[in-house]
Amino acid sequence: MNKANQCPECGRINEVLGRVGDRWSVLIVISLAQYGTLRFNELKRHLGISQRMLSLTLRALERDGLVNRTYHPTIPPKVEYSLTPLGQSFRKPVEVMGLWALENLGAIDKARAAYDAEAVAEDA
Amino acid sequence: MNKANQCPECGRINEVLGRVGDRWSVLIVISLAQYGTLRFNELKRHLGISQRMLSLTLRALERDGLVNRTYHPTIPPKVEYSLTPLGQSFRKPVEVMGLWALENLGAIDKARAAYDAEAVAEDA
DNA sequence: AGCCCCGGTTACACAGAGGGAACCACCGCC
DNA sequence: GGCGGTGGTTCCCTCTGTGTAACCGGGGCT
Repeated sequence: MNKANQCPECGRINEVLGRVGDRWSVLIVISLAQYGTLRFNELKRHLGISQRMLSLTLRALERDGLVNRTYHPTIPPKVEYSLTPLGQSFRKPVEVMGLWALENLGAIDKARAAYDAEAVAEDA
Repeated sequence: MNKANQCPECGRINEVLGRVGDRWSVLIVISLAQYGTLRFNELKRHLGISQRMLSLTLRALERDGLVNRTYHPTIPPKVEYSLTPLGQSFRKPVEVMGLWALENLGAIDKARAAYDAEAVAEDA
């Protein structure tokens, strides 16, 4: 790679995307936005994410200041996750992206099917 | 993985993100949105992307109906890429996300630095 | 002839993402 | 005692993302 991307904006957007742009981060933020507060295993079950990835992703989000981790030393231990203000501010972009996704998944599927059909036709 | 994500929305969002959510797709869409039409090597130079990835990503975008590919059989050959209407509609989410990224990159860096500093302190 | 550009494709290699399963301590339930 | 849940961590293994480099045909420049 040519190291620095030529267009500087792209570089920065790329950087942020690399941090909070992965699928699990986005889904975790969505879930927390929706439910306010969730425990570790609630998230796990809700998202169908592996324990390992959940643990890693949550720590990354906490590190980046998007998520609060609250540990209650009860028996059994209880750990709650919620969005920080920064995390809250991320809701809007995520929401816009999510809505677009839901609205246009069908169109994408159609385009893809059409493209594939044509490719097959050409093969013949 | 637990196959289907428990929350159906997440599954679908996840799906779309898996298609157009990678870094190069986003950057290509941004570039095309900005310049309208670009040739293969223009994109390559602009983004600092490898030929291979550009080729792969463009075909994926074309397949998903976000990008038009126009081949001009001139000498030398000339291939132009531009956004389809579906691609255009993707600009808004990308823009919102991009703005958030630019605005909050600093906050994330600060949060991260603070988190790391505390971690070091605890280690001591 | 030799090298460069256009727009790709293919082969190869390597790093990292991500899943699965086992393990941990502690406790409750039966 | 044995199984289950809570919140993780650690090891292992696979799969894919991405880059590098070579090659292609066709032509132009010199």
